Amino acid sequence: MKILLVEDDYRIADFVSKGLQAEGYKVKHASNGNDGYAYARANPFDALILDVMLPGMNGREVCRQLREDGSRVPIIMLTALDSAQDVVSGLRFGADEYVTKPFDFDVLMARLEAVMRRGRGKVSKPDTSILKVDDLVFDRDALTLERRGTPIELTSTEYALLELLMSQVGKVVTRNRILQNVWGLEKDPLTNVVEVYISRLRGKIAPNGEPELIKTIRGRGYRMTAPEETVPVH
Amino acid sequence: MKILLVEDDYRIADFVSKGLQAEGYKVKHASNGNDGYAYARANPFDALILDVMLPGMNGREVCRQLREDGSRVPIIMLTALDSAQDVVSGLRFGADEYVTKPFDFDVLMARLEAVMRRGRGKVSKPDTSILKVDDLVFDRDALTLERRGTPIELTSTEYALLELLMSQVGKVVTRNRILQNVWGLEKDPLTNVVEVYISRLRGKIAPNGEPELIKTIRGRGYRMTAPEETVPVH
DNA sequence: GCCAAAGCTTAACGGTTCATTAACGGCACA
DNA sequence: TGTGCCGTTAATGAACCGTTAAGCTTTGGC
Repeated sequence: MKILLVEDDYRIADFVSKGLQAEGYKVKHASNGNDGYAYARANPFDALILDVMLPGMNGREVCRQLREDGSRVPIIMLTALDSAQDVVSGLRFGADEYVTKPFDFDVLMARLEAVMRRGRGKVSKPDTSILKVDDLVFDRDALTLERRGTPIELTSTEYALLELLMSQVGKVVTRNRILQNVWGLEKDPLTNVVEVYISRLRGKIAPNGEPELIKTIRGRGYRMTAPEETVPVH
Repeated sequence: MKILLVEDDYRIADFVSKGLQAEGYKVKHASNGNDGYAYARANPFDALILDVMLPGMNGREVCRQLREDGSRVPIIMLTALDSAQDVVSGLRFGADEYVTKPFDFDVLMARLEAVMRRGRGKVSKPDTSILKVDDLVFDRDALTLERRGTPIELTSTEYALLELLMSQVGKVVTRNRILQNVWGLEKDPLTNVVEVYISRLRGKIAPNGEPELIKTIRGRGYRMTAPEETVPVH
């Protein structure tokens, strides 16, 4: 699960980041509205935590824009003021929840889980906690994985890698992006970690010679795809 | 995807180039405004990254000129100053986004992807990530290619060549331009690389004797065109 | 129809990238 | 202080892809 945190106060950002990470979330932090918006557009997140007061675009604006772009990602607004005014306008701009500063981390967590669950409840939205590719089923909440009904156990790094690939089905995920998302590295560590983990994953998700789901795109990265996807003829 | 980077600071240029290349982009670098403008006019790019402070024409000027020429290529301006002044004037001259130095590479990437996608969002503009010629469909994001529904696999050089040809449908692409765009060579290597790759491409995109899409223009280069539409007989 | 130039095709080589396996070492837990 | 798990590194081998060259085909001018 990946959360985008848009917050200019570094103490708060740090506090929230650490807390979320301890709960097993991946956190990306942006310190102003413009960056936040750009990130949100360029990468898939499971939820946004959005401060209202921000340099650049403010939180409401970011929220409004994203909704305008058609995004339905769950958004929690952080507002410093408890004024009904703020809350109402926040919701009007498309946020799903609000949390007023100062807040207990617990409260934030509860709201976060609530909006993510709620989002899935809607019929319009598929259950994002379950990722499927071919006959491989990954439940991000339960952290369980199975193929053709038989459970598969992974280590946490393996899960992270698989989640990244599965959340981008059909798209090429570059080596760099993998290093960034799974290992949090900005630079190539000059080792072959990625290959090793891809290899392990492949072995585990195809224990009995099932069709290969992870394709190598030489010089670019990897792509997860269901085999022989029969493309509907238009 | 091809990006034109106009930046006089070689360290920054290098940093950005490498990063973009790692993400699978082709990068052309110009170190002053005049060259940048000339390149942008002469070749098709998917986006421009444009420093404001440049020897020769400055970034704003390049941007303004290009817009005046009718170009709608997405443009990101790099500004050293975070002054609203700079940003505003940048946007006024026709830029789509601005990024203030110093910047995270992530931010730049996010913005870049955002502007390119935004362009497509408009109804007026077709999705540029998908190129179609006849019944050949190329998805530049997913790096997939298919003809009449059957997937075709290419190597990265083949993709680069195909992308160039498809982005110039109906126009003749000279041998020189191919060497420049696909191989990054300014001079003829005195070998027949181009012919070899054209041959391979032809073989792959017409595995079952489908109509020829790549036409040889003797002494000039090649042209990609949809075959003559057979007029239905009534 | 002939010739030269331009383009096409195929095969082989060599370098690079990727896959795989094994071993090491840190950390948690007992 | 051991023990097992897991992430990382290193080494080796395999597959792939770009390049070159050689011979063949097509084209267009005469």
